[in-house]
Amino acid sequence: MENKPLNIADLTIAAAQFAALGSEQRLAVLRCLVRAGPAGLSIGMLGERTGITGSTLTHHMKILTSAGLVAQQRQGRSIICAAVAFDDVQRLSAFLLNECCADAQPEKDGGPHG
Amino acid sequence: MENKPLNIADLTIAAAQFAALGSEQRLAVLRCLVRAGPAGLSIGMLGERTGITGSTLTHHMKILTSAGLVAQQRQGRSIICAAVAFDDVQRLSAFLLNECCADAQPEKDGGPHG
DNA sequence: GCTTCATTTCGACATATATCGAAATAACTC
DNA sequence: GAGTTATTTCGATATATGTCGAAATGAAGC
Repeated sequence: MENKPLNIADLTIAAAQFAALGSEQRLAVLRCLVRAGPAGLSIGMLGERTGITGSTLTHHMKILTSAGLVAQQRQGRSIICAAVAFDDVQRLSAFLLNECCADAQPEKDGGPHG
Repeated sequence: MENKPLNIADLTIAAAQFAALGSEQRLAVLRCLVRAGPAGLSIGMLGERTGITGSTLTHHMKILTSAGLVAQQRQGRSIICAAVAFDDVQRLSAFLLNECCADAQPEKDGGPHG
């Protein structure tokens, strides 16, 4: 596996994405969206399904969208949210495996640098 | 497909683990530990490499260990920390892929998404 | 333009997290 | 047991997050 340098920007983005996932409610929201598929769900529906109040939901959605995990799109009076860009998620998943499981595969890392 | 119910406990654990990863500093710590391999690093060394103060580091380590991402073990006067149980991390990674990419695998609906 | 519906912003508050330095604990050496 | 080293706990403080309800905004319909 390539030993990519992983700069500060990467760390910042990864941290933000993990942080966005670090909430039961947001995880529940994301789960609803994933199950809803590409059609997505409106904020209102999301609120009904998760029991989260409107303003609180808006707050969480901001975090999820700014982390790039969810996309929003106006459709009439509603805002439709959908789980997004699996590229990002897969990258995040790969990050986990690379960063946390590097040891699972024999690595020829010489020493501390970076 | 395996449409497992994903109970509250799972969500709670996953959220805690993601939250533990949701910090640049903790990510940096984890990275050090991964690179250090099974031998791990002491708290002191970790502090030197990351520039994080002792007490702050202790704080972060508590979060990482309680999330099950890092294990600590006394060795003489030092506490040796090591990235842990790749099972957990792989499970977390799988969680990401399952929960966030359920739509990515063309099952039978074949719906396009942007 | 007023009304209705859907969402966001605002103001407020409670709780959680991050951070530090100093003091306390634990382990080893003598 | 005193001294040294490594880590944790404690107390303090700053910032961030989660939460709510009410008011404001945006969109559609009359």
